[in-house]
Amino acid sequence: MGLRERKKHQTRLALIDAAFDLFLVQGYEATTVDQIAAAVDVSPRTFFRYFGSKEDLALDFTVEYEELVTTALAARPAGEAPLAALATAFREFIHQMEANAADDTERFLKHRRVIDANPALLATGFARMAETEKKLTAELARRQGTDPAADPRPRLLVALITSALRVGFECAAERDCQLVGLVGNVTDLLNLAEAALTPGWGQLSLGSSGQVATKASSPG
Amino acid sequence: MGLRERKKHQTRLALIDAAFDLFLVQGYEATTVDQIAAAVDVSPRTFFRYFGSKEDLALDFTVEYEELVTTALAARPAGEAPLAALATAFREFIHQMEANAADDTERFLKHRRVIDANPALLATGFARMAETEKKLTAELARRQGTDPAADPRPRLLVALITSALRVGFECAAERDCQLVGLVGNVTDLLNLAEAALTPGWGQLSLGSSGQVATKASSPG
DNA sequence: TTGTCATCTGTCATGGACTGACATAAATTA
DNA sequence: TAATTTATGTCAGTCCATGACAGATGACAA
Repeated sequence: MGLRERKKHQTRLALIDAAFDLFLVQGYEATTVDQIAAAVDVSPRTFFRYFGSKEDLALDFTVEYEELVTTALAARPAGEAPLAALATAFREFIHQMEANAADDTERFLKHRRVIDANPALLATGFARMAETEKKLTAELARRQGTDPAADPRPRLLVALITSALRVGFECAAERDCQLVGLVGNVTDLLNLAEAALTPGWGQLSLGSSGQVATKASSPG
Repeated sequence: MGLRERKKHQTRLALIDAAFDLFLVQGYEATTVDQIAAAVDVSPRTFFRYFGSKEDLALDFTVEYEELVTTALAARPAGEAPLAALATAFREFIHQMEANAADDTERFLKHRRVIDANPALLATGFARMAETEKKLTAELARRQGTDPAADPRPRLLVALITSALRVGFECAAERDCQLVGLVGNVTDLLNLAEAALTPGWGQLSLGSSGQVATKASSPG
């Protein structure tokens, strides 16, 4: 890696660290891009060459984790039931997150605390998850050989499990957890959701209209 | 109602209609507040006296519906199981939405189309649902006599059902539904989620730590 | 080492979403 | 009609974000 690339990487990290330090002291909203740039002795215009927006910086570290889930699901054996495969994939994701975070626990928790403290940030974070959800849905549909546009079940399953995860993060945030507590809470909620769904999910069937079997319904 | 109040109401509606007409033609992002204000012959500053933000205007009509859910849940008989009560409350919400929308179907669908076309808008919409989710969670916890801070089950249940609704709206948006199709899709997904949860949900129990029973876990 | 090239950065100008302050115009009420 | 309340317009300013251009700096070959 050349000097140029090293410098860029350095500036990037410096911006992130300076930003989160300011976020923790002043709050996310109250911190301006100018302040962050000034703290790193860089022009505000340069800030936007490293990050598309202030939100991008704040949510930067969540991106890598989302990719982990899709690869984890793809690695599950073909015969595994959808719910089991998805739940396992998410558990692996959690383990990966734990392992990565352990490298620099302080920074990880700092980031989580900032995000958890800002509903708007939290919301955008899960909104960006939509892309990942689509990939997971496509993978589940592929495994079952169904059309993801016609069969809402894979999509629903992904949405349900994802929301369980979300609740896990929320609970952990409320309880002001350390890394262990965070992982515990998220895992627990995932297990809870899986336990609730396991008895019913396997029997779910669709009507001929491509909608739910439990009720004759509009073709949409 | 005095002249003053009538005028305000009129201006408010005019802003909404002008805005959505512009949104449909130019897109939400490409439409500026100045354009909306100009279309109604009002200063841009006045726009912000009617709506806190451009997003507020775009999501305005969703607010009234969210209130319906909480009142619908509160009206369910005390003995009803949590899942059944919540599902029924949401079904009543859907019926109410259908009835209200029937008054002015065109405007309703216009609004939905704009929101569905903008991921950011859609995300913010469901993010704002968080407030409603809290109320629903509190009501479910009250019914069960549990502490919402310690027992994550009501919260999880609300999150699961809400996400089913979200998927229903998404499916309807993709299929470019009319009002009937929209209601059908959302109802179907709600039924599907209820069917998936009914067998397992009643048996869900918690461990002594306030976490999930299926696994000994961290106190958080 | 030197000169060329690609790329990073700062500066400047601009636009769009908001907000506070203040004056004016309009409706309400007495 | 006079006094009061309230809505609106104007103005100035902040913050986020982006395009354009020029200068600085690292990469690389001769």
